[in-house]
Amino acid sequence: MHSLTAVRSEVARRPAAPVRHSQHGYDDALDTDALDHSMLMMGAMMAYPRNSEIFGENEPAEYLYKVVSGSARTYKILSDGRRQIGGFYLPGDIFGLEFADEHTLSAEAITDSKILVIKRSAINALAGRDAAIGKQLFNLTGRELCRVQDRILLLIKSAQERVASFLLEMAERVSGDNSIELPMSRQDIADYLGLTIETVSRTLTSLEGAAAIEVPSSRRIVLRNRLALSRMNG
Amino acid sequence: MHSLTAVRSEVARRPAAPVRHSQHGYDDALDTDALDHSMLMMGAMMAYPRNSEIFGENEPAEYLYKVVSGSARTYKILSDGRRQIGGFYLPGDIFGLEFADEHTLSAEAITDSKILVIKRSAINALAGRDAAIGKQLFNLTGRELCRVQDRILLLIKSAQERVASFLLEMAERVSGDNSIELPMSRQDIADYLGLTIETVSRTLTSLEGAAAIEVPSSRRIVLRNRLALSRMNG
DNA sequence: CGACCATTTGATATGGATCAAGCGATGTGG
DNA sequence: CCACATCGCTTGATCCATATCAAATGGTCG
Repeated sequence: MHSLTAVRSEVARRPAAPVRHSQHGYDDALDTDALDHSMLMMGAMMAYPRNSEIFGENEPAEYLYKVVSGSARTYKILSDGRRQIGGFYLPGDIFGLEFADEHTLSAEAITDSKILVIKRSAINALAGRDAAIGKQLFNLTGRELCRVQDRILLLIKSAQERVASFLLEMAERVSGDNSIELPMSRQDIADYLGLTIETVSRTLTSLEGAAAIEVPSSRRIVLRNRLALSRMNG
Repeated sequence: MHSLTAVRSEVARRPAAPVRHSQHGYDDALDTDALDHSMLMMGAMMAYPRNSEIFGENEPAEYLYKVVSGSARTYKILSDGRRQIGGFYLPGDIFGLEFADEHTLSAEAITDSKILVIKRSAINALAGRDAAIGKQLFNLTGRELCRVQDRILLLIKSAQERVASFLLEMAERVSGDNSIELPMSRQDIADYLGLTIETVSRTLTSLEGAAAIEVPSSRRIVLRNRLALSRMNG
């Protein structure tokens, strides 16, 4: 956490949350407003440059993080040098939830990002007084568990199915419509899906050939035929 | 839940837990005694014959289950007909924890099993009065999340690494020593590891050839060289 | 413009899937 | 008690999806 600029004043100037939970892509019934509000009140807004470390594996897990702008990834480096990405976090998403005292994954900013950082102890104290907050934390955890279970199902499927699922997931999270601006590189996607960068690239090319998507520039992808993509999901 | 025998009397007759949490294989500091005790007091002991359904996907998740004897598996059938096993549960293990109102996986007894079944509403009521129980539930969830994350790491590795990890995991859970009696079939193992039955079988044969294990009978496996197996874990 | 990095494309290798057959244990009916 | 069917597992042969190695292309920044 070097070379970071605390920009807490932004929070003070804008008491209305600039990012609403509805943007995080999960349209569950439960709202996180009480938690949102507390985080805004008590958190520090930090700026992380592209590719900078937010926390490292095995560091004490003292904080909870909420993406305000930009994007982050969590990951683990395996002993053979490969990198497995645990998840991508977009504006509105919360990450850094841990059950042990230490982080089991590292986290980095993918793009220049503003991230709200809150002490876990402060959140826990709040949860003790406000049951709604405890419930929201619990729900966040449950959602994380579902997300991870879904990824297990993904990892036993074909490359085409994995890439198609990824695109549909991102389209839902990043925007309502069919045009996606991906913050992450092909290597990030590959490490998330358990594929190589070449396979991801080839699969995108082939999906484009099948008129399921368009790739006007490497980071922008337009879904042309969602139904076809869904069918690939198995 | 047809053709099941409620054998609640066993609980009444044996107020001292017949299965201690230490048998569940996780040697974390936190104990689940308070939860154990409540489950024994309030749960019904049920007998499930081999391969019988314990609950089905999309059924309301009204109960929590604790294996007393035997073993269980959770699983999901994919649209292409393949089966993914979510987890194996051995004596002492708790399963059926859900965040939604419905189960997202189905569960079956692997062998004839005795399973303690407790209403979630009863547990939740208890958790409201006893913070220790709430904490234990939370920890169970966290442990489940870690377990699932570990499996993601497993699924991107080679067949040999997956099988080696599986054997080490089982050795730790099923017994302290090097001899494992597996309750599940090769097909179960394959569906757990995302491999085919042939690959699992061949891999075991090759590990035997490498003197890492012995396979005196198909369900019994002796770890001969744990270090070699660990090294395969990546 | 030239260096650099991300991405795509091409050629080849390979690990695991698939298809198919054999084997050993278990159980059943004659 | 044995012949035979069944089931779970292993072994063999072949195929294919994805990895690997290598090179070309394109976009960005000093």
